[in-house]
Amino acid sequence: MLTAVSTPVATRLLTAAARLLSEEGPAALTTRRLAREVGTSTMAVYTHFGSLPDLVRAVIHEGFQRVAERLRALPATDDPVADLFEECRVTVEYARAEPHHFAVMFSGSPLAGLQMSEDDLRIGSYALRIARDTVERCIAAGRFRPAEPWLVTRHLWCQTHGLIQLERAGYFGPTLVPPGTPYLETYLRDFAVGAGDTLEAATASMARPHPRRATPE
Amino acid sequence: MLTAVSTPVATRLLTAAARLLSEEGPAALTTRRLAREVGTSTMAVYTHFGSLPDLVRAVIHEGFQRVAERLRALPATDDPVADLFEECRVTVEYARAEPHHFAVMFSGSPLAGLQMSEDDLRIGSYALRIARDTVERCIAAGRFRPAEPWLVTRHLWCQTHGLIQLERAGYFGPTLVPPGTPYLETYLRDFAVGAGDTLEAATASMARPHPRRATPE
DNA sequence: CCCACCTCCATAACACTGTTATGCCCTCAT
DNA sequence: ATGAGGGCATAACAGTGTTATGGAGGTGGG
Repeated sequence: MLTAVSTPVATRLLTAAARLLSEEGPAALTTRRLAREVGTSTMAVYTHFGSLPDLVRAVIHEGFQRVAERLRALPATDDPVADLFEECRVTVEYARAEPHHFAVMFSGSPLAGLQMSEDDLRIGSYALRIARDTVERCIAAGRFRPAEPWLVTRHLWCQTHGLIQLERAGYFGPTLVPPGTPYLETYLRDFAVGAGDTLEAATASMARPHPRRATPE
Repeated sequence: MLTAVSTPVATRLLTAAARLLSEEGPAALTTRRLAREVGTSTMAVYTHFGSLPDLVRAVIHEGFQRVAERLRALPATDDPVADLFEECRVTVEYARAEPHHFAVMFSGSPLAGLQMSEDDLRIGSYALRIARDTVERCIAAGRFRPAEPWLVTRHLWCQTHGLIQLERAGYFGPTLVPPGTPYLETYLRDFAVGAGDTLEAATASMARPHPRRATPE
């Protein structure tokens, strides 16, 4: 039983699961709770999804799609480095807004015994294609030194996910990091410098006045 | 009920928990399984630790200590950048050797409802002090541009944890990344460049023949 | 020496979990 | 109208964390 479920009960289960995950965390994702929320019985989960982990998998796929949509909605300007910064900011903002969602999407930690398949991984890294294209533009523009774009993109991905994870765990809390520290901006700028950009150009791209994103909806 | 438990049953519980976590993953960490493993009843968990999450917390603290020990065992050479690289490599190697352990230590994902306290976070970031000192040496040596050492250290921490997490989730598997790609080395080198080092110096520090670590045991 | 006490744990229960077998109901096609 | 089948309600099973209870076993005081 994969995805592509569209009967009304199945979609209601999906939205209820997303809401519960978002509002009360993974502990609220139980079959009985879902059934009560939707007004059905636990069997609905099994007829429509096969198991609870499979339902969670569907929720995850939806999350991937949502992030990819937000990234696709960003306009490409003539400053690819600034565009790359903006893409990272959007990702981090999504992760901060939906911490549980994001945690389940990427934790790899077996919530309810779920583990990602090869296909899941491919879907999960699909949003990376967008960043990869931007990285390629950075290289073509001479801002980044010539390199394999995927390799550079994955480096940024590591940095972004590490930041999100450590933020969520609390390691950037106010008692550990002085409040107001623009660490995300610093790390993005330094990443660009590490990829080949000059400190001045990277700083300028960071300070660039709002390459405001086209609102998705 | 905090840590500092030393009665024989408690330590046997701890070692059994660490072994189960290491060998069979977090799903094996149940009170009944632990009791069976140690030859006692589930009540032992509660008299000695208070709850299962508290036992897991103790396991986590032990993991933190072990990583810090390995880092402290590294000798300081006259190339602080190479030393920093080595510290990262040791951390990544530990994470690869004990993936479940590391995942629980930093996932922040509420395994069995555990969530880190302020003290836990302080303990967790204690190993960072070692890296921070090395970063300071990099700045003092003129390899890194002047900056707040903690800020730079946390950047490296983000990058390292993101890589570990995505590796564990499978995003660096052979079907996604060409096998043999030295991505960790590339990312460390680019990080140094982003922190102010020159590409040539960073490459040289990376290629430096084994600043072999003093074996801890 | 004996008795009180007190810590540690074995037993059993409670409320929960995911999952499955069974069977009913309702719909839809023939 | 009647058979067929999908979708779900009910109830059960095996497992979970946790707690109350009570019984051993050692320890200290009289």
